[in-house]
Amino acid sequence: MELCRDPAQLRDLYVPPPRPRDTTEDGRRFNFKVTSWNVDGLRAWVKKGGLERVQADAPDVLCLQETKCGAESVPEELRSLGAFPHQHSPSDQPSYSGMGLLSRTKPLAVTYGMGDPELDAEGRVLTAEFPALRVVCVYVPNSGRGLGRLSFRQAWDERFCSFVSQLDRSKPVAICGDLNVAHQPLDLRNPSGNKRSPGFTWEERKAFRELLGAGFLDSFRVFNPSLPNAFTFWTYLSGARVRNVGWRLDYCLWSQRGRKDLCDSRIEQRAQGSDHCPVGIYLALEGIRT
Amino acid sequence: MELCRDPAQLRDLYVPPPRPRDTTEDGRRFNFKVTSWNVDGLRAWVKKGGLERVQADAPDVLCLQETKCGAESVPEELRSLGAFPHQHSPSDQPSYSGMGLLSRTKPLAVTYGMGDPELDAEGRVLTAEFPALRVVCVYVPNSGRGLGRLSFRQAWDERFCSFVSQLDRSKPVAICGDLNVAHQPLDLRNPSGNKRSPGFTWEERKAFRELLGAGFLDSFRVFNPSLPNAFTFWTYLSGARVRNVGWRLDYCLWSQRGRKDLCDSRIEQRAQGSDHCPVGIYLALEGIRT
DNA sequence: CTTTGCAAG
DNA sequence: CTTGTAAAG
Repeated sequence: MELCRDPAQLRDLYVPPPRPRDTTEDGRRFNFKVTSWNVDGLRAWVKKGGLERVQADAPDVLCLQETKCGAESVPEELRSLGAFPHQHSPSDQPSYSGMGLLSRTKPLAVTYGMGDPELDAEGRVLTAEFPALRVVCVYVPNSGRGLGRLSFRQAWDERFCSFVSQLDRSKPVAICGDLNVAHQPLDLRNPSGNKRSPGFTWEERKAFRELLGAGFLDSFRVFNPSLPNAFTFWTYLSGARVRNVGWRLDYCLWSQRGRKDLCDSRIEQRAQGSDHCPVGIYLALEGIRT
Repeated sequence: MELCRDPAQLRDLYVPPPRPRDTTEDGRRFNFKVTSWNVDGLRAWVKKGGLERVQADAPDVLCLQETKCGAESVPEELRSLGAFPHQHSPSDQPSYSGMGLLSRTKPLAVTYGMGDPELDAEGRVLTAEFPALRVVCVYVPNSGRGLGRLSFRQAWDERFCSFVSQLDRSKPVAICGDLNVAHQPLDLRNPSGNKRSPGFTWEERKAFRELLGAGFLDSFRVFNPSLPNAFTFWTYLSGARVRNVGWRLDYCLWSQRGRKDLCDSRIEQRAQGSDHCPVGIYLALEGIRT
């Protein structure tokens, strides 16, 4: 086996914190793990072995975004898992956007969208309720080339903030998915060159800030407040991933009211199979049998 | 190396005549070879090594059909051959149809189409004139699903017959290309099931018969009048090629007036890289320096 | 660069 | 089944 010849190539690769946390501050071990992955096409992702990776990881809830397929074309490998799959895809264009959620235990309830037919047409929000929390699987709309969809995005962001704020009143919420925004300059390789790029406009960053302000924690930053190069997305163009020229677009937000139950938040940069990598949140919840 | 386990699979594979002919009946050795190949996408064909095969074969004229690319996207490997390339592609839709012709010596003249703007819009006829003959590279229009283009095809066939008849008055003509018709039941695996399939309707077969009647020889049948399974096309669907479930759609027709100069006509079923295989005609012409 | 669907064969 | 494309990211 050959060592990397160019140390510069490795210079900025994110190295996860040496000791992943297993427990809360008061010493309770995690008993609920949510993994989120933008798969960039479910069928291609399964072919590339993404599912095996996820099965080895065995989360309690798995949130998938950009499935790009309707229920009828979900690969057999996923169907045969015998889990409780729930899908949300645009009815007119099932190969665009779309998401899926699997869970080890059957949710108490599953809801689709945010209650606004216009904003819900693209399969971007899926909420599963469990005894101790709700999980919101989300794929925030991209602002598009030339920011052609920025105004739609802004309307969407605002509605989403109200939606999850409402949920948070009754139970803690884990918002897991591709939020399609890099919050801070620290969250992308080239902040100065992307001030008007989709995903780093002040409009999108402000909406994210407001979402946090509504009572949610950016769980990864709770544990790694200033860790650079912790990206979750790399464009396929010009070999961005091997150079770690990326963006942190995927998040697990967690209700501030549940802060004491938060054990860890991780970014799994090694996982291949998509232009995004998975992110995960580790919780120690009351009344979960392990 | 393992022998084929299933002899039934090989049962109907075409085996070329044991001794390819090098000379005319009166003993003159061939000095002019034309190869024709429907490449089903020039760029993919080059990637799959089709060009190497052709270079090893070194024809005097190479006719390619279904190049599916405009002049600007011809692969560098072909450009750098330094030959005399001529192309004919639809201007509005260069990824459809299209053809190219390369020759070892520069043609006296090259013409595009048949002189009818409506029938010539798709890049289906390219004529190169040489001292001793003309070579017509042709890609006859497919009659389409549900025979939706059969009437266009019939108009096209009729015009093409007049066009080549006219050429034949002044010099012998080699009509090389994908004629998109299986002439006789012998020329496809399943004639009974394809009576109304594009490529074996009576309308298309009649037009082919009329083309021969206008003074052209089906050169392959001159030497192999009743050889079965001599196919040049196999659909990519359901592994048709390994079972040799194919059609003879590619031909080298040759002016009856040049009969004495005809040495051989071959179908190269081994050549990979397209759903068609190449066909070639071998001529012994006056005044060709070798 | 890669996914998806599409038209065409 | 494979080619090419376009839209989307």
